[in-house]
Amino acid sequence: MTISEENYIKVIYHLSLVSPKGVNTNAIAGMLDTKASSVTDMLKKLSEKELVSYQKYQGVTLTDKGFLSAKMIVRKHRLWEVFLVDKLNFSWDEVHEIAEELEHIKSEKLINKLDEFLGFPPFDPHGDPIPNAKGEIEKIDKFLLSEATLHADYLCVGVNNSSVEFLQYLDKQNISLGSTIKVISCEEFDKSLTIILNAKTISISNKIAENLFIKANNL
Amino acid sequence: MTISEENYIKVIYHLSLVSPKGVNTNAIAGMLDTKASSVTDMLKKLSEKELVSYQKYQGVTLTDKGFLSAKMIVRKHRLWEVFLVDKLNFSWDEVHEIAEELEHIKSEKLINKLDEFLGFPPFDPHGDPIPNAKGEIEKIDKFLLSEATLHADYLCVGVNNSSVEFLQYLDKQNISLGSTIKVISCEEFDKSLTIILNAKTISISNKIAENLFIKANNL
DNA sequence: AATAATTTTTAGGCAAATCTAAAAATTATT
DNA sequence: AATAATTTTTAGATTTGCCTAAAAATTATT
Repeated sequence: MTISEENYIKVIYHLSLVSPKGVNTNAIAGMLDTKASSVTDMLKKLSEKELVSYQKYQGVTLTDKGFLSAKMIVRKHRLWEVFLVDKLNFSWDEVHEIAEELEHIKSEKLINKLDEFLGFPPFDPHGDPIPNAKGEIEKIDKFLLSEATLHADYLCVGVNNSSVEFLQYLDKQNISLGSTIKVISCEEFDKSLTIILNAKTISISNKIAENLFIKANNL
Repeated sequence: MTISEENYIKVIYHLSLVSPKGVNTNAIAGMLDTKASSVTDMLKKLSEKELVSYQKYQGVTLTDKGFLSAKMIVRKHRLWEVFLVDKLNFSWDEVHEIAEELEHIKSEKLINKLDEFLGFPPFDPHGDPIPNAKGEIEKIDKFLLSEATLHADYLCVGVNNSSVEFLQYLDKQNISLGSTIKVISCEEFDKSLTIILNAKTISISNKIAENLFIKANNL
């Protein structure tokens, strides 16, 4: 698999988590910052390699083979992110781009040894689960802060957006994975929230709330 | 710089250490397992980018810019090798291939943090010096075992050949970096040596002796 | 159900890096 | 110094991944 093929497979994987019935050509083009015609070309190629099932005009889905490949790329990406943060002291907003390159390094032995070296981490620095060597992914019961119930106790467990801007905003607000969150009130007009974050009261916009994953904090 | 360009620059660097007056097209083609005509094409491109100075039929040399680029690639390659051996417990015969991929990862911050994480190692697992962040390389006074004086005390400090076969042969003979070596005798006919290696007497061929670097061991 | 809007595909091209085969330049040999 | 051998370059193709522009299919709207 070429780097380009891997990038397509990875994008199709992420999009198919949202639209499991078939991923659109345009959606792929948008994610890869390329043109729909280029996507069509590549889909034919991936289809011949039996990594996707593709019928003209009907969108694509990953085959079992493609699905496993995708999870292995995601595994590599997330393990490298852990390495960069835990071992090299990068901040969580710096690692995505570098991991985009590292995820294409080929050796399976390398990635399994890296996994061991890191202590088999279940999550990456953004709270995303890391597939194990067999491609199995732990499911956790997380949802968006925008869907939280008032006055219930939550823990911040992930982000739905790994952009530098968003992550740096969270740093500024002292929001990190493991922070405790309780929603005190929700403004009707703009759906902004007043929350108690680690015992301090702050206000956040709906857009932020829609990009933070939380889970119940059973004290 | 593309991966292909980086590979050319690296090969020109290694060859120019042996033939500093200009590297032959054919020599480059041999190292990269490609054809002379492909090399010519690339030399024109590298010349336009001012990474090499190239005149038709006259061979190439690296410009200062090309020389620094080459050393940075070598730096990355060797640091990753140290990481693989010291942190992930790879054996020294497994790391070259993986480092060939890792050396093309772009982030300078990454490599400097890796250097720090590894404790600024001066040598890679094969005894080759690691250029520092400025591209400076420590020179050490090493020479080939085939040039050793009889009955003098030496330390093994490097290998002149990183092939799996050679490195595994050394493992089998318990020859590693830091081993003490004294040459007891040299056979006229085939230049094979009888040596005392870490207090044990063994016999090695001239071909082996020509691929092992040693330095004086001032006890 | 017909038309409009959107999405997707096809057709034809381009740039990078490679190749083969032939031509040109250099180097070695007589 | 002329010829032979070798090395290097040029010329013309090929493959991969991308592009633009136009055509075809699908979906939405009246």
